[in-house]
This record gives sequence, structure tokens and C-alpha cells, in this order.
Amino acid sequence: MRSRPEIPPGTLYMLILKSLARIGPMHGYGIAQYIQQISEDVLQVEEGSLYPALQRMLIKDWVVAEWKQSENNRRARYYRLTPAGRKQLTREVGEFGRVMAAIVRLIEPV
Amino acid sequence: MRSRPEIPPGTLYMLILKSLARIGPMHGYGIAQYIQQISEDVLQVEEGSLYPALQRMLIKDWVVAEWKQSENNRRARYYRLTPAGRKQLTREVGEFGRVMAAIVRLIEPV
DNA sequence: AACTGTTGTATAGTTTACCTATGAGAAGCA
DNA sequence: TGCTTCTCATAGGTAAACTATACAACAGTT
Repeated sequence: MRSRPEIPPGTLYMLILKSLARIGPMHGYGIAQYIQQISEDVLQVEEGSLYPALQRMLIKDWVVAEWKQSENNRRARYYRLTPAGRKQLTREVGEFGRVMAAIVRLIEPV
Repeated sequence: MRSRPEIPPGTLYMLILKSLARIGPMHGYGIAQYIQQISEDVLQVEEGSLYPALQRMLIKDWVVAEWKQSENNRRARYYRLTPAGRKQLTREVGEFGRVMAAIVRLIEPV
């Protein structure tokens, strides 16, 4: 159906990394809520996208995880940025800016 | 390998539509050149991406095609925007702006 | 005439990456 | 007790872009 709220392909890692960089360690559910909230419901991370992405990020060593109790007393897996993750974030933000500037140059003036 | 120059997934239709809207009817090769040139080599449309995309756009009635001789006297297929294509362009640019604003809000400060 | 480079189109097959759908467990509340 | 919320997870599907390849026609060079 390809309906409404959607993460632009290729930006999900960046959004997750940035959330962790800003707030500190968070669990998956919290990351999803955070992104949705800050974006004012424009960006909505589906669970079926988020958790597989986090698994891949664990494998890539961009994050490490630790089981804890959440603020609501549920068991939750907290993800924390590694130095490699921070580096990746920098790289992705830079590339994103570069490409977006080029796209804007194309679609902006008449 | 996911190397260097790349169109962000989801933006290809918009870039093609915008090129046609700006310049008028063009052939595929010309569209690719145009995008690469205006973006100063940041965006590079591969043929294996471009032509399938144009086929899909024909099916969606966003463009119509006509065989002609090119400026260099070769046979080439010229694509022209339809009203539906123009409408789609407007829709995509709007959505793009909305989503990008949300992403920037997330990754920009701090 | 043959070769080479450029222009131009096309498709088959693969991969990326996100989505849909589904399930499940534990806590809190009515 | 049953409902809702929180939290994680995965299997399967799909859209769309990439890689690799092929073909054809003209231009310019030798």
C-alpha cells in the first residue's frame, strides 16, 4: 500500500545513531518514540524496521546492548553508541548533507 | 560494495520529473547527463536504474515517449512530462520537503 | 575499410533495506 | 480475570536501485 509515514531509505541508521548520540543509551521502543516525537509524527519507525536494524548495528559494532529494567519496570535492551558508531554517524551526516544539497540544487529553483 | 556516487533511494522519480519539467522533453541519456552536471557530479544516475525507472514512469503515465533523432543524429527516445507527471512532481517535492525538514530537525542541533 | 570512442537504449539477475504481519512475554490496571 | 501497554523479535514480501551485459548506430581517425 506504501501509505503514509515512512523513513526515507538509507536514513534509518543515521536517525538511530543520532538519537543515541543525543539522549544516551535507549531501548528500541524508546528510540522509536523519540524519533516520532521529535519529528512531530512525520517519521514513524516501524518495529519490523527498527529491531532488524539494531541487530545489524550490533554486528557492525556501532552499538552495544545491555538488558536492564526500563523506567516502567519491564525488561528492555538498552543500546549504547560505540566510538565506531559515533564515527559512522559523523560520516553519514556529512554524506547526507552533501547529497541533499545537490538534490536541493536540482529541485529548488524553477 | 556500495561505493560512491549514488541517488538516494526514493528520489529518482523526482529528479527525472524535475529535469523534464525544467528543460522540456529529453532522452534518457540526456537526463542522466543533466542530473550529473547540475549536481556537480554528486548525483550519478546509472543506466540500469534510469531506464527501468523510465519504463515504470511510462506505465504510470507520468511521461510519454517518442522516438526521434537526437542532436547528434542518433535515434533516441524523447520523454515528455504529462499533466499527471507534473502533478506527481508537485506531490513528491512537497513530501520531500516535509520529510527532510523533519530529518534536519533530528540531526541538526547538538 | 577497419577500428575506436561516444551516444543511446534495454534487460536479466542481484542486492539493499524497509514494510507487513505475526507472535510472545511481562507488567499494570480495571 | 481480562485488557492494555510496553518491549522484543523474526519470517516473508516487496519496491527500487545496482551490476553486468548486450546491442546498435554514428563520428572520427588511421
